[in-house]
Amino acid sequence: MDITNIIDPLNDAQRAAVTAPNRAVLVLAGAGSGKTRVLVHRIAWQIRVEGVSAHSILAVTFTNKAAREMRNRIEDLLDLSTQTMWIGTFHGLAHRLLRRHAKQAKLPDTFQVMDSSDQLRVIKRLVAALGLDETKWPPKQIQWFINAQKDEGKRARHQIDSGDLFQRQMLAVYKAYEELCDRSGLVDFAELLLRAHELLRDNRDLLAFYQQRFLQIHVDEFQDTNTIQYAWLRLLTEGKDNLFLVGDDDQSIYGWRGARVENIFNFQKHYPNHQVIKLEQNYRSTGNILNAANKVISKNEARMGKELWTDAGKGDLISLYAAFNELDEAYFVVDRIKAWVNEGGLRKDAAILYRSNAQSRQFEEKLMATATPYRVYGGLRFFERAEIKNALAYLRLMSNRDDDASFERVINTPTRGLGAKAIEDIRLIAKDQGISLWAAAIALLNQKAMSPRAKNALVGFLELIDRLEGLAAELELYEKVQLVNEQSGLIYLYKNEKGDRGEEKLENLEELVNAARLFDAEQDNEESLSELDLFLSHAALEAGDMQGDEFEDCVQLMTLHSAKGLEFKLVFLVGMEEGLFPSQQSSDDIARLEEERRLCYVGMTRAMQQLYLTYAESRRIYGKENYSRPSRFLREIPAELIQEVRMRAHVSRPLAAEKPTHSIKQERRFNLGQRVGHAKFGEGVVLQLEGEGAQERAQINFKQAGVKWLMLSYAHLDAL
DNA sequence: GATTGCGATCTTTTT
DNA sequence: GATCGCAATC
Repeated sequence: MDITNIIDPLNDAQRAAVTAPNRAVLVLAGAGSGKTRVLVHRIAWQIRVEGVSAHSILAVTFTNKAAREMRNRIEDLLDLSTQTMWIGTFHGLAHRLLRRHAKQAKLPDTFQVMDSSDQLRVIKRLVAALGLDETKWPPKQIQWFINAQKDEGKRARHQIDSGDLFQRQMLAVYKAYEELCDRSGLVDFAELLLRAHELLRDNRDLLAFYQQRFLQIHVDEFQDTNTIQYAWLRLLTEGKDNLFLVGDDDQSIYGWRGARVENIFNFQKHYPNHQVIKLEQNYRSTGNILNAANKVISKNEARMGKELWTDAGKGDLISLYAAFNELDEAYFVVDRIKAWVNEGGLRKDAAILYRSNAQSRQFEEKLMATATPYRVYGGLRFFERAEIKNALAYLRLMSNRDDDASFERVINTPTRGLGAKAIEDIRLIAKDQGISLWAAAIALLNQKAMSPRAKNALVGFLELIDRLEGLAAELELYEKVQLVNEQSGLIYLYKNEKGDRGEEKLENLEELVNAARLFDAEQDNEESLSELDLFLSHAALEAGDMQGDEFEDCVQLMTLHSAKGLEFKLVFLVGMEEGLFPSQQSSDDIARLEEERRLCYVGMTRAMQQLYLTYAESRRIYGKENYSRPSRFLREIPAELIQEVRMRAHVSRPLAAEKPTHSIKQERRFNLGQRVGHAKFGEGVVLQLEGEGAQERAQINFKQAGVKWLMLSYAHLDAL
């Protein structure tokens, strides 16, 4: 058998991991050391050499993207379909288990997955129903509490009453929340994991079945697992040693959302027969970048200890730029990107990494002003958009009338005359009788004299859902979506929305039909579930990766967190100031500070060739001028690895840099009240002017298109 | 039922 | 500073 393609591309440490004897293995894989490769080749090794059936492979990742990549790479390497392997996210696999064994998991067949914004809405409503003051009991905090409990495997009933008023109240909401979810057939993300764990724990026969099926279990990014995820892995590997874990304690940056690096240590206790293999050769960055990153991370106390090295040479020094303020910082970065591009670099090889999303704006403005294409990661994704969630809510109701979250969402969207009063009445009945809102609405119609108007509206709504279900029965999935879009009145609603937001929403609804058309139920459908239910779960579990412009040559802007796992030739780590990075909230707690430091380490190790660090002496934060000291992380980098940059012609004083030499008034091409023409929007009148030079913007009241702000450097306006 | 205005809030994010 | 959610208003 030819296994050269599995073994040959590996270095010694990688090969040791891939070919390790069949027992528990922990691979500590430094940044850029080829951890995905090891995982993929390990699976290939097991199949080709150990004779493990593909059917017996389980591989868990944290993101859908990582799962997809793993599938693709295994298929490429082995020329073998991964169809029969269980490869997915913890949540995706848990979902699959629950679908297969809904009964035993005590869930209705049509249960649906709530995303976090659904969850927050439900909690908000609950807080109101319980008569709690939202300012005293912030729903966000309650949501956080509930999820934290679930991540630790705790139900409301497991808690002992400590007499603490705060805790008692939190538990009361938790309990009410559990009841509502059970009644509605709704499952949040944390619940997927918790329930999947309980399912296996409480059904020994089922557990035995899966223990026998999954002969090899692989986990990516193990340092990010939380308590319940690890417990789930332990159940599946009970009495066996068939775990292959890959992770990096130095890249644990999700402690704040429940990830437990300690799982790495616990693993070593729980699987005494294990083997640890370190991957320390880095194939990504230059020697200087690695040395600097090593030095920074070495300041952390809590770590296993690892030192990256490369045989690729030292490369350039790390550049440090002290900006006058945040505008100057942006100016500098964009200037450097321009130079990079002029020298033949690609924009998409350049990334601007920041600690918090709010920092992206200056960079966006400067990039826009220089007409440099860019792409910002983060923000709303496709399936999270309001119009999409509305359409999905109709579909969910069609599948499951008891889905209260969806019921509430669309009972009056589009408005059909069912206001706060009617909804309040329905809620009251639901609460009294412990039934779903749908059932309560029917009860309300039967028992109480309502105003004829409200009654009509309510009957209309209930009948609409029933009718939609009937009409959809024989249709293809995408036709069902189309049907809902039209008959629900959503299309009509957005068509009449003023401004250009409505048009975008219509396009998104259209895109949803398209997504349904392309949806491939095959891959998930070992279970004989309705295609609609699968599509709806898919929408919740995979909120949709970013927009389609992925292949365009754009400068990449993202937070340090979202940069994990990526690499760029040219990296700017911006906003290196005390209070920002490390963030203020982390600076008084050593554990959190160390997590910030790991974040810094992650950021630095994204860079392949050139790394720029910048900070601003003054920065506007929340509208107020702040003067901060440079980040302590900068001092942790040996001085000999850093070169300080001064801008040449450009003086860092913003007044000199920003203002053109000529007066603003003379430059104005348009005046207030002037009539102008636009190729797309037609004729309009200038209402306001602001900014200057490339940034000049005008607010224009168009006869047809309404009031808009336009960048004059982009919009070609004609004076009329 | 839509529009306006006011105050509170303001890491990080995937599922 | 900007957004968002909620309440008062037309």
